[in-house]
Amino acid sequence: MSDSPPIDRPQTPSRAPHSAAFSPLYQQIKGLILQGLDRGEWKPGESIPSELELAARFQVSQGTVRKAIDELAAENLLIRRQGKGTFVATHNEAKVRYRFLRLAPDDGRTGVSSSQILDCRRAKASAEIAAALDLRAGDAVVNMRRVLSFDDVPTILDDIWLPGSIFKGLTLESLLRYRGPVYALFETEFGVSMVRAEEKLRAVAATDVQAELLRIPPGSPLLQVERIAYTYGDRPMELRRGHYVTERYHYRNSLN
Amino acid sequence: MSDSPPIDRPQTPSRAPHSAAFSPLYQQIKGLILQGLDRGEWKPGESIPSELELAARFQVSQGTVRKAIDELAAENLLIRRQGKGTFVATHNEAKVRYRFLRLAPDDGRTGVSSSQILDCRRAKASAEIAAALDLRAGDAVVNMRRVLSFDDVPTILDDIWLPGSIFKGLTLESLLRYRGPVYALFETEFGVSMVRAEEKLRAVAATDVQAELLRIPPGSPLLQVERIAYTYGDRPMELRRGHYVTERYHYRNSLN
DNA sequence: CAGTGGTCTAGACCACGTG
DNA sequence: ACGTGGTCTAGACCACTGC
Repeated sequence: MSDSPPIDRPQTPSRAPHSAAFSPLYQQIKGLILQGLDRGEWKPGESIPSELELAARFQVSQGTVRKAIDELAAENLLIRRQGKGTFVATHNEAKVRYRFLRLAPDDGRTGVSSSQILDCRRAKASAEIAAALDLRAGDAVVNMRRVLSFDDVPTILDDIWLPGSIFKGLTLESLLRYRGPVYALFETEFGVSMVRAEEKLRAVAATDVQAELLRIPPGSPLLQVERIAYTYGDRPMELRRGHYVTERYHYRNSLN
Repeated sequence: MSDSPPIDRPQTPSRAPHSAAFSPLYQQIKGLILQGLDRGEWKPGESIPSELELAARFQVSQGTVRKAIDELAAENLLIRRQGKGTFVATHNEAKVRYRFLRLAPDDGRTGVSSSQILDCRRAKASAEIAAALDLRAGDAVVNMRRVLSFDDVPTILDDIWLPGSIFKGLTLESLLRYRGPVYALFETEFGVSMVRAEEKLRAVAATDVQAELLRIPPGSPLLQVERIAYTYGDRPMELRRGHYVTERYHYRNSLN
């Protein structure tokens, strides 16, 4: 990364005053760093160049780079570590393994969790799924189903859809072989970093199939969590419908 | 506000290096501004002094004040408006009226909403409620119940508990007279600003009473939302248990 | 035009992690 | 000792608002 291709920035600020397309310098720098992340110039877990290096490369002051990185760190795309550097966020570290999992036990104790893959197959996207993943109806998707257990109690039934063109090599066998969060697998095997997600929550009654898989009476209340997860550039990369048993666990959320 | 009591800050930085109680200057400034908000020195909706004024008062540079305000703005306690000033956040503005309401219609259309107060009485706190509100069991609380309807469809049944010592004058009559969000009422009538909240979500089956009030079949799935709302200084000021009908509405959430 | 927050710079010093 | 990010300052100029 020691090559320093200076960005195309004229001596006069690269914007016309009063222009509609006006954008502060640090936002432009933020965009350039984002592009680097998207291109995979720096992989999850790795460090990006130091602030001074980036400032030199982009021909701006350290303060401007800092403000760009500040925002990316606030969005959890980067992680600053004083004395060490700035690192690309990853789902591969113990500390942030449950970054997107909001289910917490009612009492404090945190038990062992395990995942059981029930199915993984290729299919054609329905209109609904295509819309969520920004595909066309009939496009290839990967469809998997699994059950997460906490303390050996089945608690979450997940149905997951992924764009087939990107997750080509994802098979039942590779999933069975893998231990750990699927988002970590997506990062290392497919170069897809999940960066942000939107969820829609509902209370529903368990169907017979759901009830059997979760070992609860049919019709029991379940928390349905529909998630669309995005990678860099707000590109949707996963649709997930989860059904949570909330007898001894709850979905926690903070409002500001 | 033109009096400028300079804060007690020695010429040498008010901290010993390597000290355990070390805190950056801007954090100290942030704390001082927070105290001002808590004391009611600036009321919700009003503007606080300009950055230069605060810098002069606290004997620090504008940049340091700016960083303190940046954080308070990121936490939604303050709102910056270029060219106008920095304002104390409020629940009284149309724009942020539903700051803490995460229920959204499945389709885009947003209908009229109305609130029906069912009850409001004084009571003694149970152990559970006392714990949530940082009170002692048996302490006075105000207990109210209401139904929120969207497009004339009953959708949310709320049970609310408030510390009785602070919400003394809150009666059924005053609630019936008032139009608008209760958090706005709390601000203007009781000087209590809700600043942050924690929620725990579950799926439950509707009890007979809930079913009747929400005009749904008994046993229907309901989204239970338990909220503790905090004012400045993380002091809990409200416990609320909501039951949401999620047939045509969903609880939306963003993960980063 | 004056006052506010927003951007950008340059430089000094501190705290942390590693060698 | 060195390099990293973290804090703090001072000053210039820009953009937005309201008089």
